[in-house]
Amino acid sequence: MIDPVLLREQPDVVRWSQQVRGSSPDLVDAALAADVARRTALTEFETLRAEQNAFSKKVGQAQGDEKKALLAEVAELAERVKAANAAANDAETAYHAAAGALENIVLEGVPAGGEADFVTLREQGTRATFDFEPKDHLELGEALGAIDMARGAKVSGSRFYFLTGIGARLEIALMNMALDRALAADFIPLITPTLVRPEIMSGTGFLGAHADEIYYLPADDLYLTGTSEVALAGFHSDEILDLSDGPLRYAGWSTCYRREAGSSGKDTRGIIRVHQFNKLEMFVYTTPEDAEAEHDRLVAWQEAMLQALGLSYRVIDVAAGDLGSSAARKFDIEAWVPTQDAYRELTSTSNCTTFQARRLNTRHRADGGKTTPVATLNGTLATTRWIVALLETHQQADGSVVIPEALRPYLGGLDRITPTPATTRPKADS
RNA sequence: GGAGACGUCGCAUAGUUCGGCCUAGUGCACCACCCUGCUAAGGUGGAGUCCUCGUAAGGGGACCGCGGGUUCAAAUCCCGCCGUCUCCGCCA
Repeated sequence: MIDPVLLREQPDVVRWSQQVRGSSPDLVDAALAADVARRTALTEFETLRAEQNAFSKKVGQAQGDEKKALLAEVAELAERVKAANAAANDAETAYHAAAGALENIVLEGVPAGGEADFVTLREQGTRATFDFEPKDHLELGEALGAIDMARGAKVSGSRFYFLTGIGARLEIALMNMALDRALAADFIPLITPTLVRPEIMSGTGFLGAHADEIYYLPADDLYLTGTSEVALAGFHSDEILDLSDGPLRYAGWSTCYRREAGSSGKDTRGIIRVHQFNKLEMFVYTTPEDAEAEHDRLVAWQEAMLQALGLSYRVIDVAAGDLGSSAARKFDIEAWVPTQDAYRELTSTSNCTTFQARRLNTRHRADGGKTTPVATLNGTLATTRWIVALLETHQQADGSVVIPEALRPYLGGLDRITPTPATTRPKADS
């Protein structure tokens, strides 16, 4: 939900934002009209209600014939109040629908255009080169006894997998390393619910254009979350926060579920794009004034993590048309994946300014003591997918993989993982 | 899954029997001031959230878990939902 005052006073800014996103600027005029209609209806209802309240007071005090006369007089007024109330409610609903269709105001400097129009802010680290034919992450993962796609498919279908042995340990190590780094930066760790109510799912803006990406459990009217961002954003809904000691930072650990409905045929090999994975997500509540600086801090923590893991990456400023409806700006970090000869997204961090908080009614007290919506930001610190870049980047000619130093403490000091003979891998009896 | 109790302005409570003196009382905590004079006590006053009209001063409206209904009028009566607690049942 965008700021209604901004909509009213600077509709051109909203039009511009819709334009650079490639969305319809006509929605702005529809929302403006709905706003006027809503306030007109509201004023009418309130005037009638005030009249009725005054009358009711008199009725309460009156006796006998006088009371009867007043009752007769007020009956018709009551009908009009009821009608006006209904009209005001309808106008309110219509306004919410119209204003809700507007996406967050894009920040100045965000590149216009679609998916391909991102701007690369910087590239870090040298891309891994090999004097042998590098294997892709799945070939490596299978040889290492780390990934088992076949059994994943047998048990749950395509895009499901087992992490086995060192694969399972690798993921836990990554997540723990990320958590330790988050803790060092004073994030509060949270393990979040992964099933949420419809209001929370829609409040975070995930039931819009991407509704078919989301698993839904009709028997319980609950949604499976594709990121802990959903629960983390809902955590402080309907609350007034105290931000006087600085931002509130949370690190949410959860399993994430995604239908990947629109991506059939894409990334079908391995664990790049799967229905279920784990993620450590940073989520920040801060003041609107601090949001852009915090956004940069989130990227810095992400970059430090990738650097510690010895990965080569680039940071991109995602174009307006490729932003989610809640995001005002988004930076993705993409790691170099040697066998794909391409950068692949490992993290994403969005500045949602006050858009998400307005929907979820999360506020703080500004200096004057007035309550005002907070800004929310989110960003990835580790996910299962990182294993792809790790395995491919650090692979050796003999099929072993060197563990980056920063990760070793989380693997009992292990500095290298080596292919396991097929006989020691989990295998079927017959 | 069954039965029951409950949900009130930050916290704790009163109010719901019998709808209107509820503009929701009281205690604690909070803020300002006064008195006192020193890690205390007392006094006075003030405080919530949201929407809306207005340049402003200042009006108006909504909010007693949420949403409907009855009524001239709902914290109070009726219905649905959500949540909490207790007991029973069931249980990877």
